[in-house]
Amino acid sequence: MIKIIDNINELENIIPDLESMPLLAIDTETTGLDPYRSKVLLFQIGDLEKQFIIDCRKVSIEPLRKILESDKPKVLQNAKFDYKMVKHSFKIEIENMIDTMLIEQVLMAGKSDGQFGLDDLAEKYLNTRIDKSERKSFIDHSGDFTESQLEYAQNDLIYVLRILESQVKALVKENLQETAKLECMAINAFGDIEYNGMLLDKNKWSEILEEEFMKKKEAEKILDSIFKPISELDLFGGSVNINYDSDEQLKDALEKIGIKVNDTSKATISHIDPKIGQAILDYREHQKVVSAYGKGFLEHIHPDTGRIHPTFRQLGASSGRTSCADPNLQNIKADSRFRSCFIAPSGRKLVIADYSGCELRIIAELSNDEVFLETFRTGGDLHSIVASSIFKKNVSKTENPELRQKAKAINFGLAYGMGAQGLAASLEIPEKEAEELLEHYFNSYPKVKKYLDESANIALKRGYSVTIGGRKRYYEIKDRNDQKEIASIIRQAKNAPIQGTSADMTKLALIWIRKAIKEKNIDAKLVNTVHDEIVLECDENVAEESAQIMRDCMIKAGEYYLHKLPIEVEYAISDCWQK
DNA sequence: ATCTGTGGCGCG
DNA sequence: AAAGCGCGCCACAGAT
Repeated sequence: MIKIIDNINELENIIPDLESMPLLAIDTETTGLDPYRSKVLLFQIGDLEKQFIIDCRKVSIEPLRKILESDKPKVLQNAKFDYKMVKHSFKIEIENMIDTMLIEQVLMAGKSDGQFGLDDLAEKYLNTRIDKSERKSFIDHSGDFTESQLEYAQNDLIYVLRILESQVKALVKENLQETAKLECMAINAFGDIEYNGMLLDKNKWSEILEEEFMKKKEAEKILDSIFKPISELDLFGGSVNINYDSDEQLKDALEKIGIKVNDTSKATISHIDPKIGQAILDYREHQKVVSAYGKGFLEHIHPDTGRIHPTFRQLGASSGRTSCADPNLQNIKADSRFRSCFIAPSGRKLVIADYSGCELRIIAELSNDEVFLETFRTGGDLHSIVASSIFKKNVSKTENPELRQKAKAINFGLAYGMGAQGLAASLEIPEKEAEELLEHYFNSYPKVKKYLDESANIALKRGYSVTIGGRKRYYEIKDRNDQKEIASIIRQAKNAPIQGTSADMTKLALIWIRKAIKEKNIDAKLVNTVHDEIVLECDENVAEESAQIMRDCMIKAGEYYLHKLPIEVEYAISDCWQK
């Protein structure tokens, strides 16, 4: 018979036991997944020898506050979930968490057979099959718990502890302890961001959507007039029955008016008859916005908070970047009309801070290219300098800006392993010309080329790439003779250390920003992050101070990884998500 | 009716 | 399968 703690005396009695344990496992059973609406039913805590189950319907875990907020390490599976639940229900922020799910993602980055559920990990590391069906039994549960429910709750603690033991050995073997530590320390920041959410000006958003809907209709009318001659009209005469969202139907329709295309991508469509092409692209643009930001998007506004609480996958990308969903706040149109709808409540401000030229600085650091390094050291404009040297003309943001734009495309394309064909397409120049440009580029910056090539070679040899912070991204090479596969991995491998180091930096900055605002007890909270950007919401009276904290933390985090050049952070204090 | 894969496109 | 890296979302189309 498993004992359940349901009064404050018993709870206080276990504290000495917990204090003597060097590592605690924690788990919760809740009525659902929404921290604002679901209740914590059970809170389990303990080590391999002793586990305690607390009935949170009968007793608050307040007496455990000191232990939970302390530096004592606590291991959980999918820690961010329990963190948010406990944060909301008990106003306690669990600190120094270790997450077996995140560690597994660190160990498996890039591998296709990664499985991250507790049941998967138990099978992999403990050779144990666990029945997760019991978990569902807690949804909307009331009354006494069954023996099997309690057993399930107790066992989870033992599983995570034993899984962690095995994982730590793997981390040491792969030299991934630092990355695992970074990820685990960042859990709280991502938990906070999700919990805090962002406020959206719903009325303004809806107005823009309405405008977009009208523009879509207008574009549709123009398309109808173009395709009317070849269209079968519907029975009641009038509307053209082509679905412009269907690439097949669009291709057929174009063929009937004498335009043959292999695909309907923007690149292809922009080269057909400009009047028709423009009409299609206009339609697409507005259709995209209406569908992406319409009803489905607004349904993400939480009924209790009135805010949008997305879900971050802290290791959503094999590079080490985070991804974001439901909704994705990392791909909101940069067009200020949309971002400016994300606002600070009255009396508050948003501080938006981002790393300037983050990835190019990382390339400079890793390649040791003197021009790149010197440009960043002296605060010059790398795109202009690159443009001047490969086009042999004076270029700045004002002089020959179109050449600067081209150089920018080259600079970024390069970091992704772009070839002449891709460059030709993106600059709309003949392939021959693109080849020459690339040659000029690499002649001017031989160390950049050398670095990128070496980066790819090492990855192919070892089977993984490494960031400056030691994060690994693995490659599964199926057939070393498959040129296409190898070429693809080469491009991934050129990019991985760059993108991954940038992710390392931003995550470290998030950790330090959260720590700083907490220690200084400033009325500020993290609300979003977009790869090289961090957004914070704060009381207007501490906006300037918060901005300085963000800037300092971001620069320090950058300098933690990059030693050969300065880090620059730009920030804005605003009423909305706009610089 | 629900699923999975694909094309297209939004962001960094 | 892959001629530019990393994501998520929508609509479509074909399958179940």
